[in-house]
Amino acid sequence: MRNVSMGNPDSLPAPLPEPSVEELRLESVLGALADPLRLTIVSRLLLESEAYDHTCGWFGFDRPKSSLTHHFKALREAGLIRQRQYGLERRSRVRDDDLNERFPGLLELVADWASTKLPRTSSAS
Amino acid sequence: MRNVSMGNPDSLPAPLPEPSVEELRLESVLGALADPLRLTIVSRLLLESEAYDHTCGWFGFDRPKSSLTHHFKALREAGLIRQRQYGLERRSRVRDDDLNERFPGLLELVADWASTKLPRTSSAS
DNA sequence: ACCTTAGTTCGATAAAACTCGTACAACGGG
DNA sequence: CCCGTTGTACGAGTTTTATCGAACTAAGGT
Repeated sequence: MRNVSMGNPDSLPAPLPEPSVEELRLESVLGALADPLRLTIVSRLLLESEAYDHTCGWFGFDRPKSSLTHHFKALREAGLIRQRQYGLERRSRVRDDDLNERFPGLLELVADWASTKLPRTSSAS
Repeated sequence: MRNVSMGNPDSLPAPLPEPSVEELRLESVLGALADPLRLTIVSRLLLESEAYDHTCGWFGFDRPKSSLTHHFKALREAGLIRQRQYGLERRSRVRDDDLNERFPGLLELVADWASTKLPRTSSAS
């Protein structure tokens, strides 16, 4: 953990190809979020915001790796996540700045969705 | 225009089958909005909010009627619009109350999208 | 060099969605 | 009662999307 330092903004690996802020299209963004697995990915990235960048494997999904690659790529190409290559691992984070600029309120929707999904508080029906 | 009065809330025809507020699912809502035509439908309904209820034909889309039926049904079944039968016509409105309750901010996104789509102000590049 | 690890790419299959023509149903007017 | 209007239902063709196995690449350790 010395020559790849993931804390130093200067030595960050370049992001994988992604749409620029101006290229973000609402239809595509919504389409990407329309899938439950991808919605889960984004919301978990949002809620685990302390340790922002996570590998595909971190989520612990019980799916073949090629499926995960597919969904992460879909999210990246729609502009929802940014991915950087750290050695072997490809780490993802939500593009909050860009998304909040173009589509303010969108990410809050995703975060709220996660909380309504986990009815942690008892309060029966 | 007497026995169907579309101004009187008491004599409104019952809405066509639609999901209840609790049944609204974000994935489905986003999926419905991921289509450009449907996004246009909702945003135009939002922006023409004075004369709220419109028939399919009002939009002037150059598509076969069966295609329009398909998309309006998709919107209704996802919970985005409410449709009521007025004699021959089936009129649609956005379910703003329900959507604002469950997904606050979502409809603003759609409305904003419409304004970025129509660069009415000159201001070159 | 070899092996492990993280993830990609390709290809096939299968499921879903879009598009649209045709036929049909319902209301309202002459 | 027939006709025009508004929209549905069904079905087919086409395109997307999802899912996953299998082979591959690239980085890092020993």
